[in-house]
This record gives sequence, structure tokens and C-alpha cells, in this order.
Amino acid sequence: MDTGPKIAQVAALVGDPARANMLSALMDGRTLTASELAYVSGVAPQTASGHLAKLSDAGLLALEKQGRRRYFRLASPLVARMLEGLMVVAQEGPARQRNLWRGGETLRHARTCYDHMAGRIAVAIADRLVQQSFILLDEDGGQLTDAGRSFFDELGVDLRLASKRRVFCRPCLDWSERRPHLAGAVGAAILRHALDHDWVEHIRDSRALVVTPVGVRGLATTFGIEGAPPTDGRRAGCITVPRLGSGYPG
Amino acid sequence: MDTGPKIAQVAALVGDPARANMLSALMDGRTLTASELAYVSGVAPQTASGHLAKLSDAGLLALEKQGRRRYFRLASPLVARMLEGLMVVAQEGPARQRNLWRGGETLRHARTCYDHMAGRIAVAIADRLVQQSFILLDEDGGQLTDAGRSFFDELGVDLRLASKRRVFCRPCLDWSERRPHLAGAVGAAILRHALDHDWVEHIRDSRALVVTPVGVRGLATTFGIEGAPPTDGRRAGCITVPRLGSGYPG
DNA sequence: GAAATACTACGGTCTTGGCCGAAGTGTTTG
DNA sequence: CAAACACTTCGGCCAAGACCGTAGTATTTC
Repeated sequence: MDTGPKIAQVAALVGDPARANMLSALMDGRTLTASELAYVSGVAPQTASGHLAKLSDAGLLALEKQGRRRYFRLASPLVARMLEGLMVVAQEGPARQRNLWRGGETLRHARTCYDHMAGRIAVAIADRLVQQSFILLDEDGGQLTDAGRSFFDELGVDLRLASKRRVFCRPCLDWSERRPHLAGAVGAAILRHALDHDWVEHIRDSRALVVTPVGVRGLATTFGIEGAPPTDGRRAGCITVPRLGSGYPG
Repeated sequence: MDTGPKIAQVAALVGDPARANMLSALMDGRTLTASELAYVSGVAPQTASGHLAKLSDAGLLALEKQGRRRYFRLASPLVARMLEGLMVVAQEGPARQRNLWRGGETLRHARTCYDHMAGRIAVAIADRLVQQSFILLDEDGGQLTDAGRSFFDELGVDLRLASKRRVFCRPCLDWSERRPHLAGAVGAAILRHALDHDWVEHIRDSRALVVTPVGVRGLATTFGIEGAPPTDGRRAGCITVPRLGSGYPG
């Protein structure tokens, strides 16, 4: 039962700040180029190249070549899940200036997690679906009830898009709420539906989502969520995530 | 709000082979001493000491001092979950570790704690003895009543074996149940009685105990405990959400 | 073809941190 | 009390690896 060394290898890979930054940036399922990842991780391209090679060799990242660029993304939802687990523990530390967070509030409210939603809103949705017996969740799996199936049918959410290979429905522990939200094909479908109907919008290039006025109504009628947008007056939380889009040197 | 560095810190902690071995050994919920952890991790005690300090400081391990020993255990189920996530990625396949976790269930049911019993069964025994006024317990001590003395006499438990020097009867906080079970000479006598009468058996070289069919009857008639064998707390389709915040003593 | 772009390979520097021997603290035993 | 035991602290050794400058290899653009 010598699992120790194996998990040490993986953990050591994530244990470098530069690599951890890269993985964090990829958490929402985006694909980024080597240059972009070098920038977000704060190291020179040569250094980043080495890191990316290691991460790819270890099977944490998937690589796609296109012309002179290399696009990287997380190799599988399992990797995202692993990172979520680390985040949960990492957040637990001594209660420092937790409020020092800027824009953290927005992230806590709603964000993407790989390909589904996370944050208060997502947890509330999961709660509602469970409470209504549309979904049955246990520690690491879940399933749709018949009632749930028709609920999503009426909503116009097509769950048949789900590939057979991927997990259909599972809980994903939310690092900000410490309670599960929905991942898997069902979670992805809900996010797609929310984006398609303009319930939520991406903020710039971050993982944060804002709930639109339309979304407030939609969430209320569909899921019974009273969730107003994070703040009223000023812009719902200025995300302080370093700009990815325009900040590249050169 | 950059989560990268934080998860890097945690991951780097797990990223050392010696520390990873320690954490793996604790995955099943056991409590191990510094020496034992030094052994399983394959490093000298001095080195292990440093590792354990780091893991404790980071909040991954919980520490309990007893005498000249230090007992370590995973600080929370969230840590176990994180390790599980790493294992999944590390070994490219379905987590077989499920079995270990099941073993944790066995530990929670009945195990030895030094020289006495711990776990659900032990807590139930203590409850019963207190409820029957056979034993009076307070915060850090306890005493046998006359009724209790004759109860043990009839049972054939010889309490006079107790060395003079050792504590006769005291409560010991059960880490899995978070309620006290019996330690001291009385606790030791109960365990000896249970082993002598084949009520329980040691599992392999672990501290886990299984309750035999004989034991089920014995516990029922003697202590009025309905305790079926390790009830194997299988699914029961329950939501585990509420358990996230609790389950382990802080 | 030449230049710019995106990325990779190599080599040398330098910090980090794991490791253990020796010595020290606190606890139990006899 | 002394000895055994469990663990920690200190100090020096050493290797792993993160980093970047330089110099490459593809690919696209002009």
C-alpha cells in the first residue's frame, strides 16, 4: 500500500507556485497558450516551458498544437476536482484577513469551476434540486430522479448532450461555501443554460460570473433563489485578477 | 485573491515523499505517534519531527499530547478528501482506496485506545454504566459506586488487578464519537474481559476490533447494547453535506 | 527570403529544503 | 534518584530544482 510516493509526485508538481498559478488559471476549463500561462505564473517563457512539459508529462495537462502555439488545458475533470480539494484545505488556514479579499466576494457569489457553476448561487441551486427531490446526492455521486428529468425537460435543458464517457452528475465541494454544488454533465448543462439565457455573464477574463437582472428573475422563478446580485450600488465587485487579455508583453 | 500560492503551499507540504507517506498512513482515521509516523515514512525521528511540525502548523494534522507521546491524526475529513483527490489523479484509475475508508468505519465502531476500548461500542458501554449509576463520571475523573462494584463482581471482572499507581477510572475523549469512553484500570479490565470472552477480536495488526456474534449477545445482555457488528455505514443514500463541518474534534 | 513570433533546449547560478548526528527537554519507570 | 523513553532543537552537509541568459527550432508574416 505504498501510495505515498505517487501522491507525493503529483502534489510536488502542484507544489510549485508557478505551476500552481498555471493550474489555477486553467481551473475553469479554458485553454491557454504557453505564453499566457507564463504570464499568469510570473516566470519567463523558458521557465514556463519547462513547467508545462512536466505538467503534461505527468498527465495533468492536455496539449493541443495549433500552428506555432501550444494550447494547454486541464487533462480531465479529475484534475479540477483534485485542485478543488486542495483549495478547500488551503482556505482553511488561520483566519487571516479573509475580508482583505477584493472581488473575492464576487467570486464567492458565482463563478465557473471547470465547466460548471460554483459559489453561493451554485450551492443554492444544488440545495434546491436536492430539496425538491429532483436529484439524489451522496458523498461522491448523484443521480437524476424521474421528476428531475422532467423538470429539466420543461426547462429546455437538453441532458442528452452528455457524452457517455463523462460523469453524468456528481457533487463538487465548493471551496468558498464548503458545501457541494453540481458538477458533471448536469452541472455543465445548467451553466450552459444560464449563459444561453443571459442569466449570468463572464466578467472579463476571470472565472467570476455576474448575475444579470434577467438572471435574478430566472433564478427566482426556476430555482426559488432570492439571490440578489452581490451588491447594488457600485459595480458588482471589481475583479482584481491580473488582466490576461491585454497585458502580455510584446 | 490569488489562490495559486495558497494551494501551492498545501501541495508542497504533501509533495514530500516522507510527509506523503505519513498522510497516507493516517488516511483511515487512525491516530499514530510521531515514532510510528517516522517509521512509516522511512526517515529518522528528528526529520519526522520537523515534518510533523510543518503539517500541524499548516492545519493538516491535529495533535494530541498524552504523556511523553504525541498522537497525530488528520485534522479534518476535508484533508482526507483532498488526499483522495490526489490519489485519484496519481494512479490514473478508480480510487481503490475506498476500502481503506471503509476500514475507518470499522475503527469508529470499535478499536483499542492504549489498553482500553474506544469507538461507538466503548462510548455506549460508558453511557450505560453511567446511566445505571454504576459509575460516576465528571470532567477528568470517575469512581465506581457500590452498585457498580457488585456489577463487576457478578460479571467476573477482577478490578483488584489494578496497579495502585495507575488511575483507577477516568473518562477519555473518543475522537470519533467526541464523547467519553472509559479509561484507567476499569477501562482496561473491560477490554480484557471482552477479549477473554471472545466478544471482540483484533484485526490484523491494527487497532481495530471486530465484534463477534458471541460479542453481540454478550454486549446486549450485559450492557443492553443493540450493537450489531460494524454496521457498515454504507450509503443509506444520505446527504453528507451536514457532516462536512463536523465529525472531528477541533 | 527576411523578419517576427511562439516555443524549446542547454548551461550555469543560487536558493530551498530534506537529511541525520549530537545534544537538549520533558515524562515515565524502577 | 537514575535510566529509559519519546520527542524536539540545532547545525552542517548535500542534492534537487527553479530561474534566466543565450542560443536554438518551427511557424507565420511581410
